[in-house]
Amino acid sequence: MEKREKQERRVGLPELKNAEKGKVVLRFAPNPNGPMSFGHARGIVINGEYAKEWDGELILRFDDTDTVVKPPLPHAYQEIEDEAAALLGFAPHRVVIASDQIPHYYEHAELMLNAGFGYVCQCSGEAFKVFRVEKNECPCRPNSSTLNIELWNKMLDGTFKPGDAVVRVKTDMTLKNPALRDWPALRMQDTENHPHPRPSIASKYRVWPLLDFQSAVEDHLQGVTHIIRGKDLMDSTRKQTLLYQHFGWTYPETMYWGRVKVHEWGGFSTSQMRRDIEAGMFTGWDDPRLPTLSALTRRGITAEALRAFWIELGVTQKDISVPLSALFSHNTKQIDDEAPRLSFIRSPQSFELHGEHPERVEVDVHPNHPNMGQRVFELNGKTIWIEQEDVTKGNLRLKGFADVAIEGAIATVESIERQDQRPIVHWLTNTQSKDGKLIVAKDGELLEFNGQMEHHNYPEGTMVQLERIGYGRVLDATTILFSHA
RNA sequence: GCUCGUAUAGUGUAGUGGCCCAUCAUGAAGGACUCUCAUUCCUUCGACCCGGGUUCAAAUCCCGGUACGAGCACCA
Repeated sequence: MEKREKQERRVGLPELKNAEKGKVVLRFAPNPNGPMSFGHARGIVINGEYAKEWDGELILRFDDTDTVVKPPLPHAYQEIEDEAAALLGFAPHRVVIASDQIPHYYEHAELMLNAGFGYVCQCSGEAFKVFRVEKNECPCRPNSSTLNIELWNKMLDGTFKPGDAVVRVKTDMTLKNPALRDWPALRMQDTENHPHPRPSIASKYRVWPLLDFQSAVEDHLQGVTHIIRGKDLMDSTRKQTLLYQHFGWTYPETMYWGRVKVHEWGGFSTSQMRRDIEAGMFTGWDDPRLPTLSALTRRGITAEALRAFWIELGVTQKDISVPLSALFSHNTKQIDDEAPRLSFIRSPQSFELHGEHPERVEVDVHPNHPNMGQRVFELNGKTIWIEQEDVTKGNLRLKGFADVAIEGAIATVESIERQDQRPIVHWLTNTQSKDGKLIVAKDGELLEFNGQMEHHNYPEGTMVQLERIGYGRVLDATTILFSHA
């Protein structure tokens, strides 16, 4: 037998099992209780890429079924939808809001109660915990369907109060995995004091499905074929599979990814971020110190870079910790070719320009693309700015202009041509610059560097490269938000 | 405690019994180009958690150990 060709390195995402072109349905299901963070991007990107690859559909589903512990934020729905579309490069094919689907969940709960694979449990959480740990059945378990429906109606009409009763899925109390034993499917919430923030829902329902039940039923209703999510939801898959067996449904194909930590950020929870923003610790969801999607966008991280980043990490179940530089290197590739060069002088020192020199100097806007034009520096004013740190280096080469000798507050032109190996530094003329500001988010702090900003007419949002500093995003004529080196 | 999962260079990733003295990217170091500490290009560095077993052959399969992570909420 001939030696096989050396197997090529697989590129892109791993193969989707049991997938049929044009028939794949995936979903991304965030809770609209706060800003979408960096981590949410993984769900959007991975599911979106698979949908694209298989000509399938991507559903954006809002899992907004908790009004007390994780109350949704009214404006989050639209913001998440917009951000997802921007990140995907296309709009989600369907948008589903769980709180609109409550009647469907009730219907399936009743089906479950009538068929006898679910029951209303009046034990307290603590009491049930004991049964679960000791593998004993709770006294409510053998109740008849008739009684269960009766109790269910007491949940619905408010005879029962939150905490009095829950609906459980009957599995098996002797299951090895304690998490799977008769798990809770629906509970009551005090929507009088904690109304759902969507006006059309508000205090309309007392009984609400829990994630595992809601998600399971909804996936079936929507015809989801593949679920790709964090491995923290592995037991959810197992719970839901048991429910699917009861209903006689087939559970979707599932894939998991592990936990991702970013060196520079550590752990941020959505709830905590939301509290901190509301407490005024940050300027908003897009505060550059935060690991939110909007902050990254504001810093100039492109959708393409985010996509490339998450695709590169793939869908392994390994828990990983990545440096921000991994994301930045993707971003540099995306923006460098189009980023105009600009100078910004930190801690500027002014010098009087002496010696013979031309009246003006022209420098390329982009060294690799002369067709992007020239930056013109008029030297009539004869005052130039140099960074304080550079001044200490002795004689300097002013980039694109001349060799100068530094003495006191005077810079004397020694040669227009480069004559030796003196350090090359960036500089600005008095006439071509004004007071400006560079904002840098570093180690959880927002640092502001004042200095001389080169004149430019770039609109807000333009990604520029500050020579010898790094990339940044234009906020206005005199302010740039530092992105990365 | 019970249950589940994962372990390949600094970081991330490919690899599903012989193509592997292990892929690619990133990083670091050096160099070329360049009047930016940018971009581009070249070179170098660097890894299969440990111990058993199965097999002619193991990064790949099995068992044990260790480490790390997750679930066991009337949160998502």
